Amino acid sequence: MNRRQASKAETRKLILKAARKLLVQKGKEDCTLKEIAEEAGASAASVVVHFKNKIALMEEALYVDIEKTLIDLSDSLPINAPLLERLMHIPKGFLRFYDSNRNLYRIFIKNTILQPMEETPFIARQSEQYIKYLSIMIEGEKKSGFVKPEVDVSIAAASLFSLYLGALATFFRIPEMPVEMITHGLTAMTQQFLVGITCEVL
Amino acid sequence: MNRRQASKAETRKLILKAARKLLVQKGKEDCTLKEIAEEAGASAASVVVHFKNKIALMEEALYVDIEKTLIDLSDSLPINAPLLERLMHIPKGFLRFYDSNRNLYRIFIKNTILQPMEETPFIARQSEQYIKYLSIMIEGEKKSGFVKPEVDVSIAAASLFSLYLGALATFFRIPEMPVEMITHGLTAMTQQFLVGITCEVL
DNA sequence: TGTACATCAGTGAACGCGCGTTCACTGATGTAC
DNA sequence: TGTACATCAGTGAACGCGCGTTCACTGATGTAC
Repeated sequence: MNRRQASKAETRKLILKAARKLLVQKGKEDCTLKEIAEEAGASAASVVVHFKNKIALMEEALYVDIEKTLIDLSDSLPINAPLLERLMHIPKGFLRFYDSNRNLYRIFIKNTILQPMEETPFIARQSEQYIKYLSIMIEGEKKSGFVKPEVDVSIAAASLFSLYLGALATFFRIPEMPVEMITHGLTAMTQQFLVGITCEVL
Repeated sequence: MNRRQASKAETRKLILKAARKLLVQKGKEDCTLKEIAEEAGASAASVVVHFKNKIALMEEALYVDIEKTLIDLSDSLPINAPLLERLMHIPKGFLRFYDSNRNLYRIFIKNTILQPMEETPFIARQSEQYIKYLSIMIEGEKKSGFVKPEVDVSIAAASLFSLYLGALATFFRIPEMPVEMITHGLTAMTQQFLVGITCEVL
């Protein structure tokens, strides 16, 4: 890396840092690109040179904390706990995390989770990681005989991810609902998914 | 209703009609409030008097078709088909419907499904209807002995709705994926949810 | 029923604001020889 | 190693655009008496 490239990367980092600070502090609507540039000690034109638009800047600025959350949660997974508890560990942690700044993360998720994938590479990679994580967990349970051998693991992982998305939607749509109530509901849904709702007489 | 109120309602209807036409034609970003006003034969200021903002106008303008879709699908439900087929009838129909203008409805859903509920009363009511619909279906299956009596119906309905949301997210996030592939995946998830993934030896 | 006033939907024009673009320029850094 | 030129990150200022707000106004309709 050149000195030139290094200084470019440095500016970029400063802008991201400033953006993270101001976004968390004031929310997306109440902080302008100009303010972010000022905080970073750069010009507004420079921000636009580095990031396609405000959303892209936001995605990258907030992604750091989100990735950190995922890593922390992966590391703290209670390996010997029952499957349901293990399945709930990450979503529970994320809901708690998003609860720390519910409105900001609502806007963040809203602008990423339904966007075409190539526009939000960071969140795409993260969802993928989480789904892979779920797959591995279920695959493991297959080996220990707790999960039926004929189960399609990728479908099961997608289902669990969907249940999490559903809980997330409720979480953001009803801002006054306590996070514990959401995780409680998600636990119930996950439990139902594990055992199924129909009688054996299929 | 007064003549005054009637004419107000008429203007409102004209604006909604114009908005629907232009939104479907050009998408949200490519049509301005001014254009919509012009098409409706009203002034831009008048649009703002009637609707809080562009999103609110969009919600109401597009809602008509969505409600119609739900009603049509409810009416055409194959009553005697197996549960899985009945459960898939409405989501399948909606995915097909959204596929007719994938980008427009992506933006529409993005701006409603994670918004605080009171800001999107129309879509809120519609989700509620669909969930109630699911509840009734499951409750019925309980009576006919196909669904376990101990199942919490509202949790099951929320789960099925979540699976649909998950499919919807994939549908919008991967614009090139054909709608049949999405419904196929959703069917697999729903099927798994019905039977469960764990062995009986709980 | 008529009059005099109040109400209110809609208008048109101006404005503020933030995002994003453009452009000519500076000055530091990199490169070819 | 030195020189002469090319490259490029960043600047500052101006601009276009669309959303949303504001305001004084018009003219039709409603209401009180």
